[in-house]
Order: sequence, then structure tokens, then C-alpha cells
Amino acid sequence: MRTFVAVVGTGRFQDAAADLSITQQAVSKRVAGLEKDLGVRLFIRTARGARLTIDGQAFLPHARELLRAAERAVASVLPGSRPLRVDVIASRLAASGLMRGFHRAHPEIELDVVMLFDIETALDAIRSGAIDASFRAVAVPGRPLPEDIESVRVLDEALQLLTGPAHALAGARSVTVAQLAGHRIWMPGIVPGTEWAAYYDDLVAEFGLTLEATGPNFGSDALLDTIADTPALATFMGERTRLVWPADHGLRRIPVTDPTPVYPHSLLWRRDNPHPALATLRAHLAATAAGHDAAGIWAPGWVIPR
Amino acid sequence: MRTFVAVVGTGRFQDAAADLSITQQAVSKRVAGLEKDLGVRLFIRTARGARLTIDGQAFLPHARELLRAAERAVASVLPGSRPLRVDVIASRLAASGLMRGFHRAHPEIELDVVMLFDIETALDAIRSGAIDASFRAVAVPGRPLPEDIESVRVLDEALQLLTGPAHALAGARSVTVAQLAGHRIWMPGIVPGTEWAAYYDDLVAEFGLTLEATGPNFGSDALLDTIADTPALATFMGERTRLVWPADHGLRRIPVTDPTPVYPHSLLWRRDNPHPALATLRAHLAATAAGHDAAGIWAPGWVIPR
DNA sequence: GAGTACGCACAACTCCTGGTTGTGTTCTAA
DNA sequence: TTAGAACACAACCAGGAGTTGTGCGTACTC
Repeated sequence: MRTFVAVVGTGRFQDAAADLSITQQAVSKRVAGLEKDLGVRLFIRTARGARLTIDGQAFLPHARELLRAAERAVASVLPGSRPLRVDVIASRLAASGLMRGFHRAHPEIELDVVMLFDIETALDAIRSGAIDASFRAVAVPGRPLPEDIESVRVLDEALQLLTGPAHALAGARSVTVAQLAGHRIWMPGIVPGTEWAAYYDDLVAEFGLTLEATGPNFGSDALLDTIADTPALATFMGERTRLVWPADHGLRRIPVTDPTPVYPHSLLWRRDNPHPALATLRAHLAATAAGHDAAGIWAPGWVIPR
Repeated sequence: MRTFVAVVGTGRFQDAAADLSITQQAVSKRVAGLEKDLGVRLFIRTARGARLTIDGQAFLPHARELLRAAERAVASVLPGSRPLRVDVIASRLAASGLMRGFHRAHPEIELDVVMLFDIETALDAIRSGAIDASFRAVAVPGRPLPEDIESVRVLDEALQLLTGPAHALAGARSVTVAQLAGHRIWMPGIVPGTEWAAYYDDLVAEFGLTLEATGPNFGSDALLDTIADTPALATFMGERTRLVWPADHGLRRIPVTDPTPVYPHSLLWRRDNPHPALATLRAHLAATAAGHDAAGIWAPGWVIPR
């Protein structure tokens, strides 16, 4: 591909060869090989150089795109000036949505999103510089943040109940936490040992709910399918989470009150991280941050107060 | 890259090797080579397979994107079900803008845009199946369209005068063709022998204008630069053509009247071309087609009437 | 807690790919 | 007609990428 683009750029096999520091014959072989693989002729050879065929013209932008993709791939792991690398909690919550919003607002900023196992892993990765920032609930019970890590609360996301149309609560405009006792709430994909699991453990302990985390996580499609079809099951979902759901299969989102459980999202980063895009991300989140009134909400006691 | 993605997919070097029909050792070597080239570790090897490192997680989407780009590149020249391939006239006219509009309306349709030399080349390419359609002014003087080629007029684009702020006509709200006599109009990049050149030849002959096509075409940036800075020069530009011009350097677009020269764009295609996207393109153009009232416009006599 | 099975890495070897040098062919311009 | 420019073909060579064979570490099992 590189050779093909080089020939297009110079218009001559010879000059491309010089650019690539190989012989003209090698260029000829490479192009011939590419043409053979593709099954089409890419250049019209003339006595004054090489012109693109129509197939070559159609192929060219794709070849350039491939080279750009290769560059971005290399850049994504290049120590030094690599893209901003942010860890988001793997859940049906809004963190990845916030990053999508940031990307829309700053499409010029190269961004890589990863999902780490839990906050301990994330903190290690932040301290080692493997990632630049992390969206998490700060912190795990009983363990304060290390002092070289900074954090700022960026979003309190209320949890809503998601039910199918045949669920007993499907018609409710809102439900209280007390009303949820006795109903089966299905939360597959919660990994024990994560701060997300700790959050729901506390929720269960405090209000006597019935959460089932059984079964493997087949992805959100399968979850929504099951919820829609099973009258006895409901699940929790962040109010900001966008569902990818074909039109309307009758799924209901029902606000939870008395109190409203909120999942507190914080951004964590290392105090001395010099990545220029990190400041942009923090500014963006500060501008779009949203919380809830302290009254009537619930969060685990170990959450750092706003 | 393919090997890397295969290992991610299976979670085990062995299984990836089976998928790729090579040995586990070869997979190990490939991954080790990639890691060496990149300078980072991509997998954490365990006794139960291989997990991605953080770098590996960041790298993965880029690797997938690269493979998709490679697939699209191959597809672009694959005989049979390749993307719709459309030729647009290389000029400061609206044809490429129309294709951008089509792409916006139908982003799911794969599209390749090429620029052929002239309408003769385009007709040959249409007949041979090398391209599916062409935006052109039909036809060259004195030569009718072959009968296996269909055409439909999709856009009459009025020409406007483009001047810098210091040009003598810069303040005019509109100019007549007669007023243009004596002014130097600069049209670099017109290739002699094309139907575009024929159009301007006719325009010059009929109204006694002074068109200068001298000098190489350094691209539209250089052209606009020169126009903005040179009081004695102006150029023609299609009314629909979008300028890529930083904010406002004082360039003026001035409608031309008495009569208004219009450049007639037609879509040409081979009657028996079965490409499904071709019908979509024709429908899109029919829906967005725009013309001018016949009164007060000018086009060369050899243009096929609407 | 020892044995075993599994999974990846290393070593040695082979072969083919991809490079080089040398030469041929074709087109163009003087 | 001839000289030069540009790409293709042929022969050759080296290194890379594959194979087989083996070793080592880890985790499951009895």
C-alpha cells in the first residue's frame, strides 16, 4: 500500500523507489504483486511514468485511509504523545455516554477508551501512566484515594427501573425503593469485587432488595430481550443511558424515589499528568456536569461527598 | 493485525492458530513481532490463554478499523459487487457537491468518486463498466450520445464571478456579461480538449470575454489566494460550489446576468447497468434536481436541451 | 500435595518471499 | 535513426516466516 501511494505521489516507479530507498525493480514487483492480489491493473505504464487506471483512482483513497489507520494504530500505543486514554466503568451507566459527548464536542482530539476490571486496577494504571483518566465511583469502602490522584465528581446518575410491558410495575409513573422489595431485579454482568458490585451490595443491604446477578452476561441486547419478555424480571439502568432498542418493544423506564439511588461518577487522574487533552476533558466535564439535589437521593456511605 | 484480532477473538493463541490454519508457534511469533515493532506488550499470557493489556485494549479498535479499511480497499476494485463508482468533472463546479449530498443522504451506500479526463474517456468507461455513472455536460459539440447510454439533466448551475475586495467590480450587486468584456478572467486548470474547455470556448466566442487559462493549476487554495490579492483578476465559479476559505478574506461572489451562463450537469449511465445503488442515486438526484428558468440563461448550442 | 494437562515460548531447520543486480523491451524525442 | 528514459523480466541471494520438536510455568484434579 505504501509503495502504491508513493508511486501515485511521484508519478514514476523510479522516484518512488528512491523515496522508499529500494530499487525500481522492487517497486515494480510490489506493485505487480498488489495488482495480482487484487486482480486488477492499477497503473497505466507509459514511457514517461505511470498513471492511475480508473480502478487505481477508486482504490487510492482507500489505500490512503488504510495508511492513516495504520498510523493511528501505532500512535495509540506510542509512548509520549499518544491519544488521551480513558477508562470507563463497564456497566449500563452513563460514563461511556459522557465520553461520546466529549468526542462530539472535540472530534479533533484523539481518544482511546478502555474498560478496566475495577477501581484498584484503574488506580494502578493511572499511577503508572498506562491510562490518563478513569470514570469511577470514588472509592472502594474504607480505602481513601492516594494523594497523587485527583478526582472530581462529574455526574450523579439516578437509577431507573427498566421493565417489560407485562411487569407488575409497568404502569407505575414512579416507584419507591420500598415497593421494590420482593420484586426480582436482574443484574447480569456484575463482576464481584468491583466497586460497582460494592454499590449494589450496599443498596441490597440497606433496603432489602432482591438482586440476581446470576448467569453470564450475553450483552445488553440479550438483557433487554429478556426484560421485555419476562413479566417477573426488571433491571436497573442509569437515567442517562441510551438504549439501543428497535423502536418500541414496550420497555418502560420508571423513576425510583424515596430515596432515589444515584450512582456517583467521578473523574480520576494523576495530579502531574501533562497530557494536554486531559485539561480539555476536565473543562468539558465541568461545563456539562450535572448532579441531583442532595435531598431524597441515596448513595453508599463510602462515597466521597460532593 | 489479523492475527492479533484473531487472538483477541478466541482468547487463546492455539484457537487463533486453528482459525488461521497455522501453528500456535507461528501465532506466537507474529504477535511477538507486532509487540516488538510497537514497543509495547499487547497480551498478558496466562496458563489459561491470553488477555489484553491496557495497551492492547487501546490498540484493538484501531486494529479492527485497519482490517475494515483493508476490506473496503479490496472491495473497491472487486468485480461484481463493488461500490458505486461515479466520475465527476474536475472543476470548480457542483458535481462533487452533489455526490457529497448523496453520500450524506445515503451514508450506507459505498461510493467511489473518480475524475476522468473528458467525456470521451467517461463514455468509454461507462460502456466498459469501469464506472457506473458520470456527471458531465452532455455532449461534445457535434457528437451525439451513443444509444446504449442514458442521460438525465440534473442541475443547471449558474456561474458567478468571484473577485477580491479590491477588484473594480467588487462592489457590484450583479454584473451583465457585457460588463465583463475587457476584464481579465483567470481560469487555471482548464484542460484543453475537455467539454469544460469547449464550454468556455463558446462563452468567449459569443460574448468576447478574456479568459486566461495560463499557468499550472496549483489547486483551489492558491487560486483563491491570488484572486483575493489581485485587483485585476477575477474567476468564474459555480453558484453551488462551496468555498473552503478561512472566514472572510473579502472574496465577493457576484451574480452574472443578461444572460446568466449556466453549466448544465447531466448524469450519464449505461442503460443495462444493474448496480442497485445506481437507481438510488438517480432517485436522489431527481428529488433534489434544480434548474433555472429558460429565460435569461445561456448555455452552448451543442448542449442537449432539457 | 503431587501429578497431569494445558498453553505459550524458545530453538533448530526449511523454504519461499522479497530484495538485489543485470538485461531486455518499448516508447519518445531529438 | 538513434539515444535516452522508464518499466518488466530473469537469475540469484539472504532473511523472514513457517514448521517440528521441546521446555517451562501455571492451574486444575485426585
